[in-house]
Amino acid sequence: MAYEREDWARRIEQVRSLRELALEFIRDAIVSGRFAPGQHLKERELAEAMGISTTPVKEALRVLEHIGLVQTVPRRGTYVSTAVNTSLHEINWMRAYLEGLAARWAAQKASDQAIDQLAVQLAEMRRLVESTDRDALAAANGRFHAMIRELAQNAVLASTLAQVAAVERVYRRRALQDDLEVTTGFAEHRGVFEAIRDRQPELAEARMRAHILRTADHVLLDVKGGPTG
Amino acid sequence: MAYEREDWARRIEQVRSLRELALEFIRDAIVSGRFAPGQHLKERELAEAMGISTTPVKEALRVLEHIGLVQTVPRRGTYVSTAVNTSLHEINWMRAYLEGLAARWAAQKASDQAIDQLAVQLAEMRRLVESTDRDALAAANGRFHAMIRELAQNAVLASTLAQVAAVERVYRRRALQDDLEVTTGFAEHRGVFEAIRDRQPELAEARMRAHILRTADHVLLDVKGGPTG
DNA sequence: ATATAATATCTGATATATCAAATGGATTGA
DNA sequence: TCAATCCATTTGATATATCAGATATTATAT
Repeated sequence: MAYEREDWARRIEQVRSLRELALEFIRDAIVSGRFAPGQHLKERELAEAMGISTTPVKEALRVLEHIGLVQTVPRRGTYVSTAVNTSLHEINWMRAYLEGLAARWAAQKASDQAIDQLAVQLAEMRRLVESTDRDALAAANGRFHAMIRELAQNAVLASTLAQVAAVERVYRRRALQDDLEVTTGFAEHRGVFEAIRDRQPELAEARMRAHILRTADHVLLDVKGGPTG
Repeated sequence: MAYEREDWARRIEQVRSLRELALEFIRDAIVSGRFAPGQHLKERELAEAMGISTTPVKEALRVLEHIGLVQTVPRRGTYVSTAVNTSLHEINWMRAYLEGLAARWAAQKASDQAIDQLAVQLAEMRRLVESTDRDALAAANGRFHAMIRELAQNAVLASTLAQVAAVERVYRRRALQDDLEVTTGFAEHRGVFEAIRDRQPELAEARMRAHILRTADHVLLDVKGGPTG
């Protein structure tokens, strides 16, 4: 039985249904700006573009609607949220609050062993800060956040944040073009880690929230300012 | 054009697609316990039970998966979250944080006119506290929270919270069986209102969060304790 | 020329059909 | 008796067909 569970978990990671592919395809197109705000997302068009039928497309659109990237008007269709950048901003505030909550719970619930693993991850991040491989650093940072989400031991929170994080992914790397951002970001990550290690839930929450909000301001200002990346 | 927008908004309220009906049907069945934790939700069975096809059922299940009430294993099917009560608890914490965020923004952004409307709503709630119509009070309370969500002027946050609130709805009325809860709840609502009126975002957020967390503790303890309602 | 009505086309919503994976049971062999 | 294997059935995943509402277009009347 325990074996089967492992098996499932693995399968969830591995098997990519057309529905998931459609979700990724549409979501990335919206976040990256390939699909313009207000654009009418026609089911048949999308399906044809991906070479699949409309059924998985419909399912993906429902999830995107729930995330808030698109709006559906009954009998009229689904449209890219008219203010995607506003939406992204809003989503990021939500992420800051929820990931702060995750940090709080992590500080309360994480085992000493798990905290050791987090320390290892932080050391890896410190190493990458010195290097020039910004993609690797972005991935390691993402992993750090994911580990904290897991430490919170909260399935609903984790899955919600996983979705939100996927939206942010495109932006995150852009932030790391800036050297100051790299060092500031690392210092903040270390601060969050220390609060979790020292079992200070309030502090961990506050630091995590502040970290995400500051990073978002940085990135979104960057985006508004023009094509910097 | 302005006319058309009104029209759309109205339609979103009025037109109930089979997809929405399916969502409500399944969600309420899970929250109320009619569908047991771990139960396999078979698409064809559900569709037949509702007298519709599987297409809208699939869409509803995807949304429920995103909310966190069900889990989907690829090629195996969709199951009611094994720990619905835990999930509800988690969802409520998320709701507390996000609705706190909404209160914060409301305190920052609401127009004086909107605050007057909120005051009217609060007066209506005070009136209902004195009466014995607990259903009406529950509805009025829900409206109060919804108004604050709207005042935050944040589409993504509003839609997320609307979904979350729907999950809570079934529980909320149960809370109001208790007289103490009625008066405590009203006092807390008034506190939130005053913070928003006085333009104190931090205070509004803290009060709203504390209010929701306290109510949830109350209700969920009640549920665990046995059939009190 | 403009407005209105009639019609054709498009598109979302839904239903049904098809395919393949997964499950359960029967059967066979040790 | 138990385990492994094969087959029938179930069921999720996907594709396609159908229906109805919405949009665009054309025709007609004023």
